[in-house]
Amino acid sequence: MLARFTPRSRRETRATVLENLLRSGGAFRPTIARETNLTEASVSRILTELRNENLIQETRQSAPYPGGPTALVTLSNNVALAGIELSNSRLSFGIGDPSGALNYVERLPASPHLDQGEFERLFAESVRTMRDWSAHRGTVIRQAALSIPGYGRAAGNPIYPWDMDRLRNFLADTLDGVPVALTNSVIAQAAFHRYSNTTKYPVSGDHLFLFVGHGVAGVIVDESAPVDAFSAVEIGHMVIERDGLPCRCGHKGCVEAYTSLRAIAKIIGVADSAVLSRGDSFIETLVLDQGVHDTLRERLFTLGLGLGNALNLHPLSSVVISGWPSLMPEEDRKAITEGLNDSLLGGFDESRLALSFIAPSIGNDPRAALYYAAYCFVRGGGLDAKADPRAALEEIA
Amino acid sequence: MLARFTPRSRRETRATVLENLLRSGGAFRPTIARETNLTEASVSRILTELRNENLIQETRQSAPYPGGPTALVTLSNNVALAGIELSNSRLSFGIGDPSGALNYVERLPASPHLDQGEFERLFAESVRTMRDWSAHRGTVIRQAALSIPGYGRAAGNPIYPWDMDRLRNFLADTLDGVPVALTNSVIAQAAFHRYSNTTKYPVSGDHLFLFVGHGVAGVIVDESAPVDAFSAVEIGHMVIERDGLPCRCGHKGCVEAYTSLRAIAKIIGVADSAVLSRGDSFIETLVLDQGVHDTLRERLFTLGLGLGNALNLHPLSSVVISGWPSLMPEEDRKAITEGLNDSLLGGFDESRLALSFIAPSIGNDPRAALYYAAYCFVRGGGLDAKADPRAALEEIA
DNA sequence: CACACTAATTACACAGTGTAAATATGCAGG
DNA sequence: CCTGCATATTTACACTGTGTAATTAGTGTG
Repeated sequence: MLARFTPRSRRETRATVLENLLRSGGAFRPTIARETNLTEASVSRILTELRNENLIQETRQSAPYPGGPTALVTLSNNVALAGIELSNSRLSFGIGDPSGALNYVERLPASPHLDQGEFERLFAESVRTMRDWSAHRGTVIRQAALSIPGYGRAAGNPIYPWDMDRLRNFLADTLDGVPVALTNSVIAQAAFHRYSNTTKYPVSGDHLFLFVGHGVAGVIVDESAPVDAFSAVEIGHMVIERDGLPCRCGHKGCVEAYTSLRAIAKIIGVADSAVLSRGDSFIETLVLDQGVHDTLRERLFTLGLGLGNALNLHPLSSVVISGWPSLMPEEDRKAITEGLNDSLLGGFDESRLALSFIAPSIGNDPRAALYYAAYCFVRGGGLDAKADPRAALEEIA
Repeated sequence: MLARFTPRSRRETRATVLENLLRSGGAFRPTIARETNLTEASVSRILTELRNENLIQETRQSAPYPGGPTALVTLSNNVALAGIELSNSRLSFGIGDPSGALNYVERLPASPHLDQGEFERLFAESVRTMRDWSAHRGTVIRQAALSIPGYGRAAGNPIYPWDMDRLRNFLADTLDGVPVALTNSVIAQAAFHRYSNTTKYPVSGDHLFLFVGHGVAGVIVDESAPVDAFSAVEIGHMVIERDGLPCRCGHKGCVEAYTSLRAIAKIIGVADSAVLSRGDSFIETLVLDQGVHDTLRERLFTLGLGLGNALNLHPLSSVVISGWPSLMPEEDRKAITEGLNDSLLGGFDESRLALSFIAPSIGNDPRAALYYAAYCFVRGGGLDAKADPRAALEEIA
């Protein structure tokens, strides 16, 4: 972040500035220049351009120090974005803006066994309603994003075994004209935590965002790139115990088989959905017998073991964990570090690895997809998707 | 590889062209332009520049087709490079050129328990001799590289637990003026296989180079970048069996504990070094009883299991394996795919994952380090290391 | 109200590229 | 040996995007 990256395409520079604004939620020019490694001159040029396109707003603020800056730059909330989330239990649609505000929401129940045809019917109808709503208000949706659990795996999606080309074509047709990004739910989650200002994000710099829910998935957040990059990493199906518990993927001994919400729910004896919906205190509200408690710790240990293996392959110095483990008492979470200690090369060392926990977000759908849409919009420099062929190359699986 | 990357720094463009030449071992201009995504005009400008600096040579060749190109461009063998390799058994020094030719070699026995002081003594003396040799001939070493097993781990090097800052300073002092790159032996191995023209490298495109020797290490070769990037990946210490065999790292059940040369040598009942030195037919020359044979297959299965886990985390569609498994009969190597089938999400599928084997190189030291030096020289655009501050950012761990 | 201090804009020079026109080169056929 | 074809190679020019530094603008303090 020290050196100056001299000539880039305008799109890239715009993306850098826009992304900085998305992340900060609003900033003064000198700060932008510092964080993006651009000169104030460049920032000025870019902002002028963006202002003319109504992508940013400047609100007067009294200067924070003598001679200080006077206008706070924020992303314009005139930019309409659509977020759509498919989860195990529902399909949600929302329209909002880069600040994360949701101005329109529709949520439909959806079966976890939704087939592609049913999905298309549900989707098409809701999109019609959604677009009517936006047409009425005269807003043009600049970017849409759809998040789907398990999306993007090379081997195909084991949860929704759909034809992805058909899906992409369907989306392009249905949302005609509106650029759509398809992504994995975990990536959307990561974007949510990273860009929503409600939660203070506990780290900066490259890190792993680990989400333990129905699946166990990681997202590597690469902040050294000019624009943040999120890439999904398959952790849940790492085989950690030969001939271990059977997993829904068909293998045995996967991390997911031990630590997924489903596995945990079974141990505690409640329904999957109940675990998270009880919020912070799901554990406290249960009268746990010692056996259950020990088993949960054991599962956290397993998670740590898998995480350590993952970190051996992807050396990163900080990890943010979200999902049910974040709801566990701190004392129990230590089992994760014990597991880490047994697999991370050199053992667990607090000074080399920062672990933090962040509460999972419940009932916020489709905010995660909305933030992901904002990220995509910003990543493209706020320009039309097709304008630069390079964009295609940067697409993240 | 389709889009054109517009403005880059001159250094980067030079690096791209030079690296292309290193990889191809010589090419015609139209080919270079195509492969580097540069216009012929740019290639022409860059080559003119490089020719003036004596970094490349053009040899007349009859055109391969009417009106075809007439000059084959190669890296100049006037560029002197030094490769230095530290291995379990010896320390070798060499001077050569980008074609891989070694003009000077010195090899000294070295203990696997070499301490840092002893290393420095040995090193300093040999470097003196080496530099005398080059001074006599009036050659100036443009880039040196030193490869060390286990180098670059965040947790420190378990094999040579040295002070790395001290080592870096020592090298800078001893080789004063000559830029030195320090790297892991596996990365040097990967560079060797990739750039030496003797072996036909079996893949193109991003892939994993897996080396199974004293350790089990992977190198991700990223060819989508303008200049190839090699990054080491720790596979050997993935815990694959809870409470499994003890590993030298202190943990239990690491892949290395099952599949390293040491582990295999013990099973077969020969010395570590004997396994590889017998070359291609080390297995055939042994009268294996069924038990030994089964155990070896079992170990290959374990390797496959670990590799599958690694590929879940780093999705890549081809893997090149080198080391003792490459010497095994094809029939036995299938155990690797069986292991892969049990851990790779979606199972092993020939159409999604290409596995290839490449014989380990024996007694070639310090050629691997020499190729790595060539890579570093080329990566820097053939310019002095300090000229562009950005180079520091691109340093690979 | 002037001053001190920093922000924001803008003119200019520079690096690096692609396009396209101009020039060079080799081969085949007479 | 010469001609013409087919492509390679070089070069002039225009364009993009940047940093530097000079200029202009804005704010709080005494």
